[in-house]
Amino acid sequence: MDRRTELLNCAENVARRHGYDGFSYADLAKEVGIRKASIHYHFPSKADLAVALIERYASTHAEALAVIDETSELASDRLAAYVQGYRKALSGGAKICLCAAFSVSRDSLTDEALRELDAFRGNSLNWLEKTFQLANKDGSVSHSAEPAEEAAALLATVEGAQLVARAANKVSDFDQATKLFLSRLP
Amino acid sequence: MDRRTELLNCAENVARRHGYDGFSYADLAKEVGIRKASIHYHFPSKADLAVALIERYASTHAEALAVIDETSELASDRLAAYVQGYRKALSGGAKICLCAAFSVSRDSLTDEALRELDAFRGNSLNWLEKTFQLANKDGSVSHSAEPAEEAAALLATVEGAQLVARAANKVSDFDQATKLFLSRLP
DNA sequence: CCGAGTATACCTACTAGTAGGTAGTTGTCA
DNA sequence: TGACAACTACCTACTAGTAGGTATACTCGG
Repeated sequence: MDRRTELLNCAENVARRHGYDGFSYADLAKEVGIRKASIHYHFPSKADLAVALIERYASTHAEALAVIDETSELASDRLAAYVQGYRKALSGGAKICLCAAFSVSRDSLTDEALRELDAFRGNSLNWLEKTFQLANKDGSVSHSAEPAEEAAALLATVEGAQLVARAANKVSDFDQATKLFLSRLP
Repeated sequence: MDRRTELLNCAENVARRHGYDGFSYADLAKEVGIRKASIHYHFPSKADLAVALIERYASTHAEALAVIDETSELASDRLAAYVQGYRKALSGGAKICLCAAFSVSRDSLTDEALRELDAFRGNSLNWLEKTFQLANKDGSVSHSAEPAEEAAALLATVEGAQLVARAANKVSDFDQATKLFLSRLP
């Protein structure tokens, strides 16, 4: 693995645990095993790192959604996989979605980072809306309502479920919070 | 208003905007108009401030829930008021719930602060569960399911809705995310 | 004159970021 | 093929500024 990727992995990990204002170049340097100054070679400023982090996160996320679409036919299966993805990302209650972690530190981010964050959220909502439209056709989700509303509600629910589970450091809180939605699936 | 209260107000405001790791005694000092060192007279350490902040937040929240119970009879009216409370707390997309803001910085908090945070969340869930039990009796919430599941789901939804709205700095994103739930009320 | 509250003046540890330099690799051209 | 230039990836040593926190001195109302 090249150093840049290693740094991104490390930064994503620690950012999702402590938030944007909760990690420093010194933390990364210690973890990766190079000097703090050397990180500036790969990411001149922390703002550059933040942008790279969100960009990579967004593309990984988009790929994951594409894989779900390839793997599952039914809207219900796709949505179950979506929720399961957020559950797995929790890492036992230790990490939350990068998007959630960065949203709290919104005012520390540059405009570019905020744009990337916005794009990420937009893509998620588009996929969800598309999937709830499918649900209205294939009937796999019980009493499915307006796709755009369902999409926004589910995004909020999984992000909130992660936050609550992170607060308690317990995955079971995520499960409890998502149970109601999952009970609408067959 | 006494200085301690003034400091708590200021700290709550900035903590809900930037998170626990996103504000400093220097910020508070500047805002309140006393020197940084003088804040240590009121709150010897930042950990003490954090605990005081959560304690006050929890009791204010509990009072607000009691007022809702006094004001409204129907479960649906109570839940609508609950969601509206979180909407108002958003302050136009600038702030989130203190509990959400602190959850991200979980590892920076002391055990005492974490216990207080846990208690706060517990009280919220209790009230919601109790209210969903009422809903099952008075029938004011359509297809109401298991109260504990409904409670966890709604808490996650409003917290997630705040987070999403904060990311975009738009209250309308909160409204969109809570629309689905509110449509179950008369 | 006591003490609550604030101030000055400091501390150590850490923040992001910069300056200047150095091995080792890679590309290019006579 | 050898020589020289350029580049990559790191280093040590530093900057200015901020973090939370402390010791001690002042001030002013009861």
